[in-house]
Amino acid sequence: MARLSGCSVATVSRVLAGSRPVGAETARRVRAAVDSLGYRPNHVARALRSRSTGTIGLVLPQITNPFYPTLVRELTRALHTHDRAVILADCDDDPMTEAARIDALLARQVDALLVVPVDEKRSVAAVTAAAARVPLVLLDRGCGPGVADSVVVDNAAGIQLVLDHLAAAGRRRPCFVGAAGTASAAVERRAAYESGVGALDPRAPGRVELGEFSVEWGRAAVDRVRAHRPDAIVCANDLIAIGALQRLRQLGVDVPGEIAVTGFDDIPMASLTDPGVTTVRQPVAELAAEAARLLDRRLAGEKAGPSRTVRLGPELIVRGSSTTDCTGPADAASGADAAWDRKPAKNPVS
Amino acid sequence: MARLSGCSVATVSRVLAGSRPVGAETARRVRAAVDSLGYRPNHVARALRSRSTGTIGLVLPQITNPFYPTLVRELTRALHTHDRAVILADCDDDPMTEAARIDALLARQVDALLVVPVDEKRSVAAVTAAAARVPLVLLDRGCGPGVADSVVVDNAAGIQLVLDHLAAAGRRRPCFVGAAGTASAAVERRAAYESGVGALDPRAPGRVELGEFSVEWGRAAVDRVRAHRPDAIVCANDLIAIGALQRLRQLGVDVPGEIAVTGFDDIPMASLTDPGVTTVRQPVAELAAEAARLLDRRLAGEKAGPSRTVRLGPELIVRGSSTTDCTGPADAASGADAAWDRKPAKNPVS
DNA sequence: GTGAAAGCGCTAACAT
DNA sequence: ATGTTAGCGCTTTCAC
Repeated sequence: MARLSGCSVATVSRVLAGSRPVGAETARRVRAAVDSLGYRPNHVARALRSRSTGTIGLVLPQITNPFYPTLVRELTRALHTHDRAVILADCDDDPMTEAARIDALLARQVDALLVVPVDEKRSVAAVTAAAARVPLVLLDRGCGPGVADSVVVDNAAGIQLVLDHLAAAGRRRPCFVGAAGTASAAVERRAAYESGVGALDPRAPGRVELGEFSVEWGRAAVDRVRAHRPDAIVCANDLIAIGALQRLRQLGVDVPGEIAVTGFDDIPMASLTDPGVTTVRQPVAELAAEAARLLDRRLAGEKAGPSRTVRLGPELIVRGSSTTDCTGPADAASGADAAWDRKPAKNPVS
Repeated sequence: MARLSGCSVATVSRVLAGSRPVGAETARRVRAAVDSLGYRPNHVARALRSRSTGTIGLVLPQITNPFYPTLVRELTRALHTHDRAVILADCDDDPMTEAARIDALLARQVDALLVVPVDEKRSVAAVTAAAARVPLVLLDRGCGPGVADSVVVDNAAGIQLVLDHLAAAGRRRPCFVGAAGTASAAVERRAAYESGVGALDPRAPGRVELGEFSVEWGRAAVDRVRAHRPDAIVCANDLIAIGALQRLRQLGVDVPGEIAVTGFDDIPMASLTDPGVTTVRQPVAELAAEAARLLDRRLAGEKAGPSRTVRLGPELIVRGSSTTDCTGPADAASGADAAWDRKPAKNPVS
């Protein structure tokens, strides 16, 4: 390789890595040699020497949660432009597994970690330990204050958007169906409901049912909240909302006439139900882009420094489940297009 | 490390890798030293020396297609038990991008490649080239004969299950809504419909509309096929079926009374619509397990040998979109549980 | 059964 | 601007 181009291996390395200035003519000869021999530099050897593998570990609670595929796509896209590869780890929603996966990734010398923590509390130990070894960015969910850089959506603002919308639509007896546990989305969304809904109805903060982030719980929760005779069900995410919608239809309850239903996340499915789910869209592309930016800063040498938190503003997507202004399949139709191939929107808040 | 255990680095290596017999007492001392120093072997150095990174490249057409997340979960789970990591690459459904991603993975010295090819024809070149460098297993979609090991679902058998079901339910004027292009699922499912439906109605093979694998096309296709006055719409996948269901509801057509609708894949969403979509479930867990097995065989040294194809048998999932026997939300409910956290079923065919 | 030593393929110092 | 040299952390001959 070096022989064919008539120079030293070091020069070849410099041409390929662009790490130092190289003579124009020499560079040309090297590149010619590279092409003619079909030479492929060995990433592993490079990684060993330069102590950087160019790989990022992505740790997700559960890839089957419909919110993550889009995030994964955006993240891989963003990281790929910097020639980084993504090793994916699924945690099966279990903090133990999460700790094991993080460990395995560190053993593989990933340059950095992108973690959507399973649980706000039970993930702290593993995340903190990992953050001490490599740059680590928390994504979408928090994990205690100051543990690491993080980029999250403003859950409180999202719930407030929903409450304002319901108020404007004349709803007066809302209730909340959320998730128990200490995942940050569960906690923040519930807290935001409780503190914001008082303006609508002083009794509303008490009308809260907690289960899990699933369609099944959404169905079950409907039977629990009906005792409150609500005219709106604010759900902590879209899966719950979809379950609620199913059960309400089964009971013959008119949505949105009798009861409005709202979700959170804007997963693709949310636009495909009938009526479509009014929901809070997380700016997934921005989430990914910000995470990539934070990572780059840390990888570019800014090792120390206090941890940064970027909080992105959500967007309300109004569909048929909360208003007759746009109910019916026609809306479901146009909504679906947007959700299936969504273009980035600009709305960072901080 | 070697010093603390009072032996040489070679011995330490042998204990950790178990590559050669080592004295019992020595081994004990080494392990004690490992624990006390919290020593973590460096995968990169190991990979450089042993020419095996323990990473597998997983190349997907589009992670946002709701069929893949489950596959990814099962695959990472299966591979993790052999201590392999998965580098994920998304191709944005584009053969060029696919070729680039495959190249990048090879440059990173992945031990093997798992590829769900974007296109049966336009992916052949990149896949063939890659298969010459590392073990490669094609997954879920074919890519020309003899190119590489592959594990696929029997699309023809799946469509036949649907046709038999429709025949038994008394449907006599079926039509087909499929996808154009040369993706193997598109081609095989259409061919199976055309060759199998003749028994039901000699005219039926001609009632075929081709678009793409999307909800939007499902909606549009309904308007095209209504001219045929069908009593059943066989869709090439669930997204199309969901779109068809939406449009039919919008038009006020009774499903399944007037028209039955069927899908393919059994994505989670298929059980959440109302009525639920009768569909053909792909045995995702088996797909993943078989792929992992084929990979292991090749990685275990069986480099040569003819390429193997494993064809798995699909399963018909009957829901409300094709029969009144189980229509309504009650069924949607039980169906949903199964789809969201599905246990492996045993049904390999070949 | 164990140790010494030679690299895997590359890049970072240092020298020129 | 380029060449020389050392060595990243491990595994693996080859001796003993």
